[in-house]
Amino acid sequence: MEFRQLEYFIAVVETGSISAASRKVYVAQPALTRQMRLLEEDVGTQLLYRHARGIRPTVAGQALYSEATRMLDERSDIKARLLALGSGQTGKLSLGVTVTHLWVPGVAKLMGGYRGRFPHVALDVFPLLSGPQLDRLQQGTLDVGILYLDDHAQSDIEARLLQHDHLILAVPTTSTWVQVPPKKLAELADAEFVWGYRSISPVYYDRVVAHFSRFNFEPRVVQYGADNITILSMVAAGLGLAIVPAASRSHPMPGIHFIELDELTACDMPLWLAWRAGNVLPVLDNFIQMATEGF
Amino acid sequence: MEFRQLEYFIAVVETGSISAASRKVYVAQPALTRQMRLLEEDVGTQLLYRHARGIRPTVAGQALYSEATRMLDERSDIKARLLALGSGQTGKLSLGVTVTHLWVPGVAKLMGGYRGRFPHVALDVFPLLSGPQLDRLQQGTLDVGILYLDDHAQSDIEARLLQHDHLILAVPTTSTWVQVPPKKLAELADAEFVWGYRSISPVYYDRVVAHFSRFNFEPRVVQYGADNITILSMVAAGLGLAIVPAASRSHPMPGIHFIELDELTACDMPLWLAWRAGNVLPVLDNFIQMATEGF
DNA sequence: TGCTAGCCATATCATATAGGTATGTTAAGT
DNA sequence: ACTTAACATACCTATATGATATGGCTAGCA
Repeated sequence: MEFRQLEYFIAVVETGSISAASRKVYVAQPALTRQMRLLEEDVGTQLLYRHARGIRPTVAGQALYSEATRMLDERSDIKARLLALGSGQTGKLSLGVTVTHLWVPGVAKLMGGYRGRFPHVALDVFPLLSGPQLDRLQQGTLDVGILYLDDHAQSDIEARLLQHDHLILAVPTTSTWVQVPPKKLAELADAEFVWGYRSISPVYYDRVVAHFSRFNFEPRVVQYGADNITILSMVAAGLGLAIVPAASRSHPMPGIHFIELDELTACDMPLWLAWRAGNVLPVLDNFIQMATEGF
Repeated sequence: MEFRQLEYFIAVVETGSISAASRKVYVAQPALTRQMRLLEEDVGTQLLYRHARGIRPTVAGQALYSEATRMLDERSDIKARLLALGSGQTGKLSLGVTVTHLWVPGVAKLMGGYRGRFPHVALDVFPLLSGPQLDRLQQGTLDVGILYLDDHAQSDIEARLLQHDHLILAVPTTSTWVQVPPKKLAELADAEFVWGYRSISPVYYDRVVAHFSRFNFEPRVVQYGADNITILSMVAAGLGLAIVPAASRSHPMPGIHFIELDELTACDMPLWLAWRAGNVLPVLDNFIQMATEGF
């Protein structure tokens, strides 16, 4: 039982004659006669009554007719589905994003744009810090991540630069720094800081500390916070100052005033799109291409 | 997308390599390589990642793998179902039987035997008199009937003799005829009879009346009944005598005594198995063959 | 009753498709 | 660097499919 035979069989049953079917499918009548005989031999049962006026399907033939149309329809469906999967029109894509950057215009635009362009792809967004993202990328739980990378020379991870970020000083709106903004980090030597744990995002932490050491600056930490939002909340509450990614400006927070410092702006914080090397998901390709075009 | 390609594809995915699959399906590796390429060209999407250690299916390939196994399973199912239909193991058969003969041992044995031998065939039994059976056979509502035929020379009906029946006299057990059974029809000239309407079963009626006329006998009818059971019930109630098919003996009825008369036994009432000419249902073939063997 | 048209079946040839053999290329493991 | 085992390519053979010509059958018609 071959698909070709099923196509011919359907034409034969629908036209009620092998000759008529041969004209319909543009195949010579003897060829159809033979294919029908082969089909019957294959299934081991007579499918057609032949008479001088044409053919009539047997009960088995009637059963095969409906099954055959279904099978051929299914074949088309499968082909369409495979095409959609292969071109990344359908499927699923799990994306990790650092919480800090979820609301950054560029990132939000990328996610929104992708959803709009590929509405049938299930896009799962996981708010994760850079470290966990890397782990999950390597173990395959995550398809792609938006994160900080210390050096993207890691063999099993491919990455593309998304955008550059830098640092910025966050002070409570009630702070005196609002009126008299500092020009140098040195002026903040005695200020009280809210800070993050190194263990939570070592990549970020190490990069920032390395930058500070160039200016012999070490913040006096009076309070630790688990993530950026928490830290900023505490700043707003007046617990201290914080040095955070400039992207934090994207989600305005009452009680916070941001101050640019040249020495902080100088700290380049590149944001990367990263995925497992050799991971050639079509949905991922489209996402990467969109990220490349959009920036 | 051909079934052969799907079979090969499944082997390739399951073994994780084209070479291993080629050993499994006994086809040379280059042939498989080509079929896989043709399959990918046909669906328009890459299905396999090839590397030096073997292959790995793409997401589209994984999707096709499950669909392919399903399709091949379905193909086997269909073939099995067609075989069952073609050999009369499954399907449906509508059978008409005259009410009088539903409980006749030969007929009951035929129906029971068929059900036992072909349990998956839906056997629909319709209690119908001979005339309606013929109508339904011709219009295709009925596949086969057990009935009386006036002459089976009807071109569009084929028939096979099932068994011979004859007539018998039914009298109430309270009747004086029980003690002094009649020998000739002539003795019953003054007796009161329960009889059937001609319109209900003309074939039967005409045959019986024709037989009686040879003996110049005409029953004195005092009561009419719609069917055999009704007639016998009225006999049991003492309303009169009746002349019925000898098959009526099969279902014993209280209050009825049967008397054989040579002149009634002489009336041959052949019971036929009849079906539409050229109606070549496998389930019907089996039924006919069983009827032929069983008698 | 013979004729004709239109159907299916058969025989034979041509062509397209699938399979086989030999060999090349690549990447992982020693 | 060598070996191994995988996939790819080139080329040939075998098989399967389709086309053409033709014959036989049957329903409809004169």
